[in-house]
Amino acid sequence: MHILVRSSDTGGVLVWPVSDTGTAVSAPEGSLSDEAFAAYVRQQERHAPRWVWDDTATWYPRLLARGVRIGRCHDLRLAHAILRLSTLAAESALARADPDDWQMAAAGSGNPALFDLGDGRDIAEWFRLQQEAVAGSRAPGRLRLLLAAESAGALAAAEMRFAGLPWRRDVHERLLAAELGPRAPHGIRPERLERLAMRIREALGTPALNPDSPAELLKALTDAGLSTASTRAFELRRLEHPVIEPLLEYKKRARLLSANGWAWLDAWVTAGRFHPEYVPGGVVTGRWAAHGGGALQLPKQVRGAVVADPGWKLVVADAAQLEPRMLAGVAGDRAMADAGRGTDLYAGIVAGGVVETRQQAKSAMLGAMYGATTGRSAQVLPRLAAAYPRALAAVEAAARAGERGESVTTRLGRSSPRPNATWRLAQAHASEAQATPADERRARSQAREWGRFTRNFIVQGSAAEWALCWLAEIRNRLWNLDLPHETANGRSAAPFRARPHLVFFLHDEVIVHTPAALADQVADLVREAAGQAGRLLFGEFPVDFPLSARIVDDYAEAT
DNA sequence: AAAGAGAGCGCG
DNA sequence: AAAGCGCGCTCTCTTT
Repeated sequence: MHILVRSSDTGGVLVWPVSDTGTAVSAPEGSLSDEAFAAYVRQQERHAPRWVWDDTATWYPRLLARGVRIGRCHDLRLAHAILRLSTLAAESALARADPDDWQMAAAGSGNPALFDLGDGRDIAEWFRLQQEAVAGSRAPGRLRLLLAAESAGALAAAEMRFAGLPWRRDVHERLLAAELGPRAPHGIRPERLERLAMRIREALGTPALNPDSPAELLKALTDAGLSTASTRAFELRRLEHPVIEPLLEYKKRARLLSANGWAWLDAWVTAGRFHPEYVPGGVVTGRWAAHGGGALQLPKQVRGAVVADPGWKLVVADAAQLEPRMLAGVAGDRAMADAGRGTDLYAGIVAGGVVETRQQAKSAMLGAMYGATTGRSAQVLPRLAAAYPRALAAVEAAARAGERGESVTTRLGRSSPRPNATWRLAQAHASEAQATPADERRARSQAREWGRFTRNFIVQGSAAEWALCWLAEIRNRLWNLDLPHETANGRSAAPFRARPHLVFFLHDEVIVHTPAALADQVADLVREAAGQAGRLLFGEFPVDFPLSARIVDDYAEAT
């Protein structure tokens, strides 16, 4: 059973049950207040319906705030983005519709007028078209799984934002004081940082230098006789000069101050929790993005401030070498899957005699997935290609398709966007008679660039799908855990306060915050979920997805 | 005063 | 001369 949800013209909420194909089985209930809506949802959850709404990020927080957790949903906006592009559903009415028809819908927001598309089509029609696109596609099972996983991810994202990542302000502040000195007003350098700035100015003989200005700094370095094209730390490390050491120190600490300093703490941490906004589907490949607080870029430096509550633990798990394993699965490469069986995949490649060192195996694999053409990784690539021809053929085919301007598709059916008009024009122009060699060169370079994108897309995008399935499985299993002394009523009243729950997700890594007594059980469940995710994507094809799952008090311990 | 580009660096 | 993929955030500097 599906239950459609939308805003009414009067600002209330309309709900009405529909069949799986999108046909209404009863008339909408009268317009509900937020409170009544939450009560309705809580009551209907006993029948485990799938809630169908435009945008999980606008609907679900309103339920969570009232203590209501749901099991399943269908996020029309996220599904729309997938179905419009998927090559598997290219013949559907949805995919073939004029983009203008969907402009409003795709924009997404809580706007009640959103689905009044002007000619009688509304949210039910939108849902019906999506169901029809899936059912009539070349791989309904895969697309159905993808949409379910994408929507489950959106639920998990809202829940993680609601629950927040445990964050100890005092621990973070101690770290800042040690690295930077006492807190200074915004715009003033803290003491330890200013001292480093002074050492830099002295070493370069430039008393007025602002080391935060790349332009000034580059000029000062050049004037001091240092030859460098940029002020990037990576470049500076290769130079010999008294200024290098304090400069690198300065850069590291200045970064800490600006990205995760006191201002960050004030803005993002309240009541011992960091509440970032995750954006499911925010990356073309299907990975999540994040808004605010840089949730997906938390430096290792500050992870010690992520501390479990007293009596609780963090279960930190990440998938080992996810992307190359994904490639083995996507390509159906048995030899590569065998190399990764129950072990470090890169070590397995070495053990197979393909290359000599783990580092070689790793950079060759990354080179294959990213499209390296020069450097050390490109040198060992031929050996990889000889040992794992199917895997390498898969990424090569994806690259060639991209170079031709075609789209490529992940395991479950997310397709890459086509290159834009400028790109196409440049390609077309390059093959005309009056094209200059420069035109041809530029076109070729852009074609290769797009080819590197599509090459990586099938791997990164399929890995994102695995991760979504993993996350969804963890979410379900956590909710189904039988807790001692818990009544069904208590469970719904406080969705996460007393139960193990997800608090962080980072592409191939999750953190669960759990009562200490349940930590072992949670770690097992997280591992089982990984196995299940692998089976969902690849059936009986024997590719492993081993995890490192650690039970710790703080996040820094796990890395 | 605000918006945008570029540099740089954090994460996978 | 070109250069392995995908992001977000902050700062400086320029443009509007």
